[in-house]
Amino acid sequence: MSSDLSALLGDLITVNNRLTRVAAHAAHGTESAATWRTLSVLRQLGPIRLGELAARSRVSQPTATKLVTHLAERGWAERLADPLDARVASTVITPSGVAALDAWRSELAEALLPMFSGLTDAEVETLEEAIGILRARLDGSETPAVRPAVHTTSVGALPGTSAVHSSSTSPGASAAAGASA
Amino acid sequence: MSSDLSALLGDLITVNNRLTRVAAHAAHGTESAATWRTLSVLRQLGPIRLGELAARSRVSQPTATKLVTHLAERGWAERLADPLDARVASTVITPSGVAALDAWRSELAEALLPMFSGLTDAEVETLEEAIGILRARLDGSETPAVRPAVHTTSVGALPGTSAVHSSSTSPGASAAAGASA
DNA sequence: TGGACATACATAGTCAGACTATGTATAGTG
DNA sequence: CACTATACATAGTCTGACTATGTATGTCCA
Repeated sequence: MSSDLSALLGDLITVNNRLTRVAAHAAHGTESAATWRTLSVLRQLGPIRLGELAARSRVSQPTATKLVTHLAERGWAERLADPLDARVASTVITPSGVAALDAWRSELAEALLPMFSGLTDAEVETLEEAIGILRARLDGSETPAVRPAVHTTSVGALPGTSAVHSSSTSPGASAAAGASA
Repeated sequence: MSSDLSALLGDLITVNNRLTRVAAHAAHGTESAATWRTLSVLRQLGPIRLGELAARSRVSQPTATKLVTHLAERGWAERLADPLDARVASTVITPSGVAALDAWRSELAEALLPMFSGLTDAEVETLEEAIGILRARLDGSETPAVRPAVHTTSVGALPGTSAVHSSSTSPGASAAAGASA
C-alpha cells in the first residue's frame, strides 16, 4: 500500500512547512525557531565545534557563528577554548540554556494543545514513532555537503550513525520521544 | 507513561525545524519554501480569497498578497475578480502552477531519497499515517467552527496510482482523514 | 627553521520572508 | 448620504539565511 516514496516525501515537506508556520505563531513572545533548534542540537550533542554544529544544524558556518553568538549573549551557551587547537571554539549549552529550552517546550506545548487535543492513543503513538524515524534519519545521515577534508585526523569519533531501524510497534519510538535530546 | 503530550509536541516542532533546514538544502535551484507552501494550499483549496489563503497558510494578509503577486508573476496563479464583490480578488492555481509544483516535488524527493532510503514498509506506513494526522489537524483547526470529522477513512487510502503526484488531498472537504475524535 | 598551504572560525554585505502599521476602494447600514 | 466595516494593497522594518572574504592557527616539507 506504500504508494510512492516520492509522493510521501513531497507530502512530508509540505506538511512540515505548514507546521512551521503554526509553530511560529505558537512560540510568540520568545526567541526564534533558529535559536531553539540550535539549542536543541547543543543539548543533544554536548560540547561541539562550531563547524560540526553548522553541519548538524544544516546551516552555513557563518550562520552558526551568529547563532552561537546570540546564544552566548543570552547566557544560554558558552564557548570553550580547545587546549589542543587554538583555532577551535567549542560550544556548550549552559544550565540556563537548558532551562530556557525546557521553558520554550512547555510554552509551545501549551499553545499547541488546542490544535492537538483529543488525539487518540493510537495517533499519539503514531506521531511518536514518526518522530523517532525522522530523528534517526536526521541524525544518521552525515552531512553530504561540507566535508572536503581528506585528512585523517580521526580524533573524536562522531556519535552519529546510530543505525536505528526499529520497525513500528517497537519500543524505540516511545523512548525516542521521551528522551528529547 | 507513553504520552506526555507536552514532550511530544516539543519533539515534533524540534524535528520539524530540523527537517525544514534539510528541505531548504534539497530544493536548491528552485523557489522558496513559502512559494511551494502557498502553491500547495492553492491546489488543495482551489479558488480562494486572499484573506482565506492567509488564514490557511498561517501568514498575515500582506504576506499572502506578496506571495500571490510572486506566483502571478511566475504565471503559476491568477487573480479572479469576484462579480459579486469588487473588493475580492480570488486566486487560482494555473496548469503551469500545478506542473511547477509537481516538478518541485519530484526534485525534492530525488534529493531526499538518499536520506530516506531503506525505510521499511512499516516505517513508510507510520510516516504516511503521521502526515495524515498532522494534515487533519492543520486543516481542521482553522475556522472558529471546527469541521467535525465525518467518516473514518483510513489514511492509507490515498490514491497515488493515477498520476505522478498523489496526495495533497482533493479539493473540497476531504480534510478529515484519520481525525476520529 | 621558514615559507606555502590547509583549516577553523569571524566579519561584511546582501537577499528574502515575515511582521505591523497604514492606505484605498468597495460593501453594507441607519 | 454620510458612517462604519470589510478586503486587499502598499510602506517600512526586522531577522535568518546565504556567499564572499578576512584573520589566526595548524601542518607539511624542503
